[in-house]
Amino acid sequence: MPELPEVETVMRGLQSRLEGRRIVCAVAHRADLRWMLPPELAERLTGARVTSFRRRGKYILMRLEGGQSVLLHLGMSGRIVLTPRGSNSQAIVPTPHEHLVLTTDEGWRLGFVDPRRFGSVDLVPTAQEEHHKLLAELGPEPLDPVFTPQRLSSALAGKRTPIKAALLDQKIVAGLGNIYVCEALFRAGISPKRAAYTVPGARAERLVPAIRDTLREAIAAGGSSLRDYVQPDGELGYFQHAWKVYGREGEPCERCPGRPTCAGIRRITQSARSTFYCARMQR
DNA sequence: ACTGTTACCTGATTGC
DNA sequence: TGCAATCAGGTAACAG
Repeated sequence: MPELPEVETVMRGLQSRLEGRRIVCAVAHRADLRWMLPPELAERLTGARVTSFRRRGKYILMRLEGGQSVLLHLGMSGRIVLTPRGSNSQAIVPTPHEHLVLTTDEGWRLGFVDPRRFGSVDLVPTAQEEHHKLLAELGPEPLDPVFTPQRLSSALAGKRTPIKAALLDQKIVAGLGNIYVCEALFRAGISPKRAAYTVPGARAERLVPAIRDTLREAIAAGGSSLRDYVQPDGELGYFQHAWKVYGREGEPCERCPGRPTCAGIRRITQSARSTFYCARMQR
């Protein structure tokens, strides 16, 4: 479930292997992902030198020499698999669900693997990155100083929807998904059911640092638990993390005073997604 | 304009 | 053991 911290970690891994390198070969094996791959994708990538990377929300942007950028979204099940030179998996034959394969001038093979095909890849002129349809309406980066309690408050003003749903809305803040919204609300002591318009003020003052700290800790965990951001199996950027509430239905929450008396973490359904929270600590 | 629901997709898990 | 039903959720399309 790649959310901002996982995407950030994947991006750093790509950076370590691709920045400054030339793509000597690019092959697209299937084009019908969440959005159709541009037909000229492989042709544009082949021979191009990679100049830099950046992340915007859950999107990765890979800039190429010559003014084009590759826009990558991992969707639900997307991952990058790195294989070093000399491995027998350098064969042209793709592994299952490997939709795009790049080979660098240093011999690394980078596979974009996405069984559920909710992810996608697009091309955009570097100068127009921010105007790409998928990026144009994204809200602020939660780790950027512009994401202040005041800014969040004005985005939530008048919204009748639950705060859980509002934080999943990428137009309000970019990069949060189901897991980190649950975790940040727990940290801020705010009920996921609370109407968004009641959050501005003191609660937003708690929520903004809660979101930031949750994301920063997850990025740090990913970076430190992954040597060079690459796991032994070659997979980039995924790591287990000790969630406080997500996936812990029935367990006592760690913050309840006298934990044994905690009623336990509840699981409810909001907008067809699971929400985990502690009803005593989150109001 | 805003809010809530459903579809897309397939591997893993659960139930009988 | 096997097969079907259910679940997972990021995003867009849709309904009201």
